[in-house]
Amino acid sequence: MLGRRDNRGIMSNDAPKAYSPAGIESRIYQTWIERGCFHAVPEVTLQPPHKPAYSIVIPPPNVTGALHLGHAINNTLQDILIRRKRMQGCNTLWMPGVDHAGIATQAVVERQLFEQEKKTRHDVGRDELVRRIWQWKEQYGDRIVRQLQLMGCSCDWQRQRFTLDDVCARAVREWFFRMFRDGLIFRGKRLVNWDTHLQTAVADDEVYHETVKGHLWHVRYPLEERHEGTKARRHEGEMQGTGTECDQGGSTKEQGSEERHEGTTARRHEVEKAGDEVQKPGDSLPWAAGVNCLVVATTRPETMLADTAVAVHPDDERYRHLIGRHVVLPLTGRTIPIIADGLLVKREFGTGCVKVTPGHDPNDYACYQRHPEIGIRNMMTPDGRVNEENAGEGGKYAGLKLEATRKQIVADLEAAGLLEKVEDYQTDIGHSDRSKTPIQPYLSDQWFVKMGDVEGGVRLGDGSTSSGLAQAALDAICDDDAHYDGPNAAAARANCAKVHIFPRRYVNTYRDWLSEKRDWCISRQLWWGHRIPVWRYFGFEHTFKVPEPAIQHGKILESARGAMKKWIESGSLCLAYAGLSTCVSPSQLDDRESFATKEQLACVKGEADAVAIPAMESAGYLQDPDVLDTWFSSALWPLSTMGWPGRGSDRGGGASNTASMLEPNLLNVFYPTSVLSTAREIITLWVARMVIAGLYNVGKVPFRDVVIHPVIQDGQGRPMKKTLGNGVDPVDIIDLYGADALRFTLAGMATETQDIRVPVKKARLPDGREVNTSEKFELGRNFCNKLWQASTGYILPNVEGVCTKRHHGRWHTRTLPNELPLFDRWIRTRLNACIRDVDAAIESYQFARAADRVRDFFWTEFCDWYLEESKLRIRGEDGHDVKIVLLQALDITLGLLHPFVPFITEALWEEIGRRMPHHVELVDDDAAAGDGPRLLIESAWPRPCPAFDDPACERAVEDVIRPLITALRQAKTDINLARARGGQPAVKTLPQAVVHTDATTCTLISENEALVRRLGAVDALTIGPDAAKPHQVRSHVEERFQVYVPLAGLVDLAIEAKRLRDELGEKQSALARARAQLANESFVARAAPETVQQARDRATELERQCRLIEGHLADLG
RNA sequence: GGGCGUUUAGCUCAGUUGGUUAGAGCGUGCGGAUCACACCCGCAAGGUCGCAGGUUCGAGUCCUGCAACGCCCA
Repeated sequence: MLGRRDNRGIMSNDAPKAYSPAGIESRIYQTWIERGCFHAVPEVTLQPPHKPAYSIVIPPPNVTGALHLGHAINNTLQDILIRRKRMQGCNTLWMPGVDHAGIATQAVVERQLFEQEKKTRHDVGRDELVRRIWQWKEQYGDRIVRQLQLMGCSCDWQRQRFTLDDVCARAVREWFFRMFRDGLIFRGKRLVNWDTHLQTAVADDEVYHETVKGHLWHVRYPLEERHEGTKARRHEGEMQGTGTECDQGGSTKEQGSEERHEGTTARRHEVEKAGDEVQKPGDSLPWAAGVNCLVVATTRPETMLADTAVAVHPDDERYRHLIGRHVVLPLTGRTIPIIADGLLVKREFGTGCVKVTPGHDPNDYACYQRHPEIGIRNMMTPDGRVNEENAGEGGKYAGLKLEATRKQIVADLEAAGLLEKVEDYQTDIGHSDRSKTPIQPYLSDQWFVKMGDVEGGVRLGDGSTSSGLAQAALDAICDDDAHYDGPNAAAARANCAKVHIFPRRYVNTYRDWLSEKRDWCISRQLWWGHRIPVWRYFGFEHTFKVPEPAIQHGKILESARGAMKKWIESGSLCLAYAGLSTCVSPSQLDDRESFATKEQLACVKGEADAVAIPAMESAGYLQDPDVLDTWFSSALWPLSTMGWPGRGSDRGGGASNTASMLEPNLLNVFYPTSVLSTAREIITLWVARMVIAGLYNVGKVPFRDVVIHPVIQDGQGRPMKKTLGNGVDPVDIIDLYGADALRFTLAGMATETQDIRVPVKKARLPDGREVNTSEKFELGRNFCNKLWQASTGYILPNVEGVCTKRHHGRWHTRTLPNELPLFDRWIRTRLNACIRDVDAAIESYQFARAADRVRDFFWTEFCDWYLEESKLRIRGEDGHDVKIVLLQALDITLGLLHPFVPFITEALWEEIGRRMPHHVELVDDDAAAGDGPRLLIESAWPRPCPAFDDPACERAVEDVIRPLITALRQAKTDINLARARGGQPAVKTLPQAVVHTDATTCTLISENEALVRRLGAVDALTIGPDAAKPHQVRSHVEERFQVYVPLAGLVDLAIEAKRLRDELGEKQSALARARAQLANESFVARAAPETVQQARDRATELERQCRLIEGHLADLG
């Protein structure tokens, strides 16, 4: 299924070359699938052996898309968590699936429709378009699945869900119905981001902003002549914006003296400013802002057709006297009030006067909410033209596109002498992410979920009550520090019913957003998605489906009332009258007049569809045309994928085929899920809403922990985007470097930072395609190669024939003597440390730390030191023990690495098993041991063995053996450097070295003399407490020993003298610092005693070393 | 405008509660075809920890201010 390349025999006789992941990966993945390794069944937890459950739901990728590096890192982390828990013996479920991604998917298919057939969605109709989108989904929808499989993701593919499939649809219907019943869903007018091309509202996150060059037009709005008694009446007339009121009241020329004074001041100010304005010929009276007109500055003059007020700052002395008066809106003849609004108006900006267009600007809309008396107007048709009602005097602008309207209006204003000036101005314009057209703020009917507090509270799924949905989600975050930090944090979280977010700072993001408790607009004017399950009665005149006489309708409606009463009583239908916050009870339905006259919203529960819907539709009810926001179904993802609401909800309604597919135990066992891993940009859109859905529907949060992974950017810190051409396709990286390299590199980048940069460069694939890649992935490739080489090139060939026995545990303790040689003990104590560090890192979601740690262990400690040391003994007397230890260390390392690099570790594990049929070290119980070789994926996660902790051994290797060898290597390098300068050939080995040390250390070094000579590249080694220092040596002073390398005949002594002087200088300055610190009375008095003692010890040791170096310098002459 | 984050070696990043001489990978320099590995091995150079104050015996780490960049929300 995944095969793309040839498979070369792993251990073929040709000389070992670099690790080639091709072939191996597809074969291994096939094996896992065939063995059912990824499939989880709830019964494994419910029945013996009662494995604890561990579950993750995948953040469903957009079905239209291809995976990018962001998905790659996210899914790598999830697979790491899942694979480790699986090895730890958990019943693990990683639930996969994809998202129908409403507008994105519809846009793709619409574009294709237009490109191929030159048709719009209106040409083919709703049903046909939806059919085509399904067709498209069937064709391309599994591309993401294939990509995830190439990456090695161990998802339970038998349980894939799609947010638009029947199981998810049941959940959507159920949630909607419950919230509708509880009065949490309502319909209302709101200003939305309108895409005039796609003719739908789009969410804020689907809008991108672009700075464009525009203009700031300064437009004169003539002040209305002052009339008596204008104020009160005027506002009433404005509400519906008929714009007909021209007050006939008597004029009032005389004002209070105070107001007049202010007016004079303002006038003088403005007249001076306007002094050099060119007046239109024929104007008898010069325009003067604040006197006979107000000048408003606007970037969108065409929206003036829908102005309902002009706002000034309440403290602005230029205009204060005009508050409450009116201006005549040019080109319309309407009269609109001058209001004071300190939030909307910035005095310094423009003229300090702002036209208020609540129907077409979010800020103005907010102003309208503060001043509802000014009214609100909509001047736009859904396709972005001026409507009839607001087309200006004489309907002049009706049907014009907004862009054309702007030109025309500017021209008309200019002709009327009302355009004071035009400035160049840069402005931020929102564009629809999907159609790339400018977004129009647009007033329309939308469906909402009430997020704020409601009277009487909201009843949650567990029977408890919260003041509101947002509040419930706010209260669901855990604040206990002990659950985030410290060794017991993971255990503490396991028993916590709240949500923990990692890194913890993202709790702020979550809270800040939820605290606003803004209602959630859930309707989209799209055809692809879950249709809103509400039917509305459209009244006789709209009931085009039943074109019979009114009397007939009365009968039909009356029979509908009877049927609906029955359905309401059985709980399969909820009816709300528009404007009321609660649904009507069956008895309220007896009020025939209300039923017949009020706008009805009827929500039907899913299983009643077969009966209720045909009946209602024949009675003149129509389903709302809108579909639900994609996030509405995404919010249910942890529930819907587990089959919620389960079979129980199907009682009393129509039959559901889906119900028989449901496993009731899935939800019981795997919900709440253990972890959610996602990107920070959807903490609010998705994470918060999942918490709400979980609490409201079942009373439990959907996940215990949330992990926010960093965002991958290119080398310049820009997000990876198709339009920038800087995106990296994970499949290309797999082709170039292998899936393990991709995963290991990404895991190594998953720190707690918020962004990570991946410098992008071009590369050519074997098939000739040029793709984006990054050198960073060489880290993973190199590591995999190292692992491969060490295993197949050294360990495996050398353990041929080693006798392994089946035994308890994974440590082979019975086959080894109690007292192993130094390096065997050392690698095992280091292995313990590595296991502990990796465990702690993963438990706290520090993936990069875990990956770095295990790499450092394997490469530096295991390969560079233990492997090299083992070469000296592997063919000797204790060779068998060495082989066992090598195998054990490899076992453990493969286990630790498996979650990160599953393919190569499984392949190596298989190799070990092939050579040693009894290789069962990672099987940790006797029962399982009988099954013969198993897969690494199902083997036990390594555990530290306390018996192998050996601090003394670590000190011996790390303070003596390794520094000694390093010192000898440095000496050789320095000597050869000097010889090269003098034109002398390099020496391969040092002829001789002398180590002066105490008796204990002497024994230690003597026991490892062969190692020191080999890795230190020295022919002869003299060791002892009494070892005499030869003349003319290079000397190296360490805490526990000194090394002398005779230089006679090798190199000029002056070089060594200089090196020693430099070293002495450094040590002396370090000593001076230590002494200064100790001389500071405050330090000695206030610092921790251990810190002071450390400083004392340091000073003493430095003094000793300085004396020794001085002596050595003297010896050099 | 509000919130969050980042700023440490040429590059990409670690640095856990303040405490010796701040680490890694890549890159660079030098040496090396040694029988696991040149996707390698050995050695080395390279950092006034963004800037300015402050707290402290002691600050990359804590506090304040500033700057640059980025993200989110308005």
